[in-house]
Amino acid sequence: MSIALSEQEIIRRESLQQLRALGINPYPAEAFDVNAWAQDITDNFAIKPEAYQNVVIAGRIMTRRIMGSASFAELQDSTGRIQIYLKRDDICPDEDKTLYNTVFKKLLDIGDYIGIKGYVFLTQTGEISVHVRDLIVLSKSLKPLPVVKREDDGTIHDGFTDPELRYRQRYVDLTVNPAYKQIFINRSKVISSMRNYFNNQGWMEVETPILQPVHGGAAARPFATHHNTLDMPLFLRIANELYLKRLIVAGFDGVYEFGKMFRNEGMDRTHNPEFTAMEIYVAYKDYIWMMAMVEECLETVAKAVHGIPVVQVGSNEINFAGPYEKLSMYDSILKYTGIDVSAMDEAGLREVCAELKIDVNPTMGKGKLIDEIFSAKVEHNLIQPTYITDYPIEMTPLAKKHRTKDGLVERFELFVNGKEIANAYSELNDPIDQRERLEEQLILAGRGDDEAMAMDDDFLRALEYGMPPTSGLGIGIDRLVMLMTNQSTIQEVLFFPQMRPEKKAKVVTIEDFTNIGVPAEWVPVLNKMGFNTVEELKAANPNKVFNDLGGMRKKMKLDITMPTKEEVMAWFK
RNA sequence: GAUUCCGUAGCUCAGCUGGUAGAGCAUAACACUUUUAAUGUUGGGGUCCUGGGUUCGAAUCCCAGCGGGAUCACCA
Repeated sequence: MSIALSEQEIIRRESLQQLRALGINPYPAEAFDVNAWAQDITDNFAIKPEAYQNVVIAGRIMTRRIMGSASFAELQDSTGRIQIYLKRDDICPDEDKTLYNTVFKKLLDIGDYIGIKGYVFLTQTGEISVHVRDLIVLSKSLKPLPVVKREDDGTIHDGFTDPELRYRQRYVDLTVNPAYKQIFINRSKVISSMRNYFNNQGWMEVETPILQPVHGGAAARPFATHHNTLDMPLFLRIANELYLKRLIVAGFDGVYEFGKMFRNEGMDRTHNPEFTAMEIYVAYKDYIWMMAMVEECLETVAKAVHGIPVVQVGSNEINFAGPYEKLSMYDSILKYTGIDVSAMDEAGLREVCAELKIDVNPTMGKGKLIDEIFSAKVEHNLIQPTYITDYPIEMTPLAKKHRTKDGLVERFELFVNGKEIANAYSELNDPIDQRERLEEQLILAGRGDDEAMAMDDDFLRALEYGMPPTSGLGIGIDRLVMLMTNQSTIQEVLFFPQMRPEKKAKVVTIEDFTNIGVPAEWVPVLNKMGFNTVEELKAANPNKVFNDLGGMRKKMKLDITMPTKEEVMAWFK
């Protein structure tokens, strides 16, 4: 990126100046109140045409078809596009035809915001259009939008599809590819319907700290930061679980939070460094109760988005109406491999892994080995919503020990379309057991496991005061939205997914060059030659620069005085 | 992290075994009163990602780097 503007950007800036010269403010301050929208007009004009005889609409010009003293354009507002029809003598009834001939035809461009007043009619080819009586410039666009052309049959030409540009410039993406807006509208529906469901049960939405002195509640590497006044390290939360449990200790029956979590780990199509989780904790409940609640909640969400509980995801039709299949971890492995691992010791599990050709390493314990078998052989089979229950205790330090089965905890994960989307426990509320389990994590950390959970003494203190039996649930909202909107990458359901930093052009002023003696009119020429900084220029061969300047002068047909060789040599002093 | 493909005009993309850089749209000018991927005529617009190498000559071949996509692995 150089500091030079493209030809089209220069032309638009000139148009901007000409608008001002005509006394037209390209960025007026006054409100422009509309009384109609594109979607509304196209849906309802045929039913009651009399209601659309004085419409005021606003939006961006997206296409223009100029035919002498009449023109068609398409205006895009937040609801869609509608064609507008302009006739010179209608918008310029007097002698002065400037508004049409100059402003509309010359000075306005694709992407500009305009407001119009007029009446709706049907063209000869039967397209609902707005016949313009008044036109006002609302905002001039200085960068050309990519022009995506659509045929009536929906064929798209010159699509704006490069994922990098789409994600970096989401504002352009959603302008020229408005169909993607529906994903975000549905995302909003997922969250609001879930929130409504919880509120209707009487549970309370809360906010807990994002900046935490101890990062607890999950196994992940955190982002670290520092508070200056307190001169202390802080972490962006990797989970909010331990704070929500403190609120159960405090005496709330049900608390939930939608919030961003931050994990300093890899990025791919299912992981973004910051993501949205919903966690809810309800007192006096257990994980069996929670399963029924999740079924009811997700059915509500699916209906809010699609009207029915069945959602098309890829080639699968997922039915979110409960009850869901329930399988214990061991039974699921039995079902999909025919092997009963429930009574096996570590050595036996290793044999099974070898038999199933699953890669393992010597550091893996019993719980990890079982998880490997599950991931390799079971997970991808779980298409319809399925609860996997009763996990080995080793990997779950915050869940209560199973009421009847030794070595297991009361936990379930919900799998849909082969992916985990929810995780729930009967929460561990025995403070002595909890302390021991966190101490085991400390040992893991000491052995170099940088994802082991940290000790949180204040959390343990809270438990020691007494937490009622509680069931807790976490749902990955981004992944749930991916399911509900049939998207295969997390980037598509985030407005602004994390990207590598853009290579940024050094901001250079003309003064930097004139300070070393370069005449101002030659600075753009140097930029054109690739010298965007004084340092780059000084690193070049002065003789070659002098020769090239002459070449550029000829090539660009510049009518400016050529500096002498001595003057050029002086730039390099 | 591995494999693989890609990087050319504002946008979407061609460009063969190496020989003066192309199209459509956008843009500029002219014409045109119901078009709709409007049309017709004429013009302008390029660091062929960056840096090396091979060559008389590189967008093209080789090496390295940067950026991106896809698949896989790791990780929640």
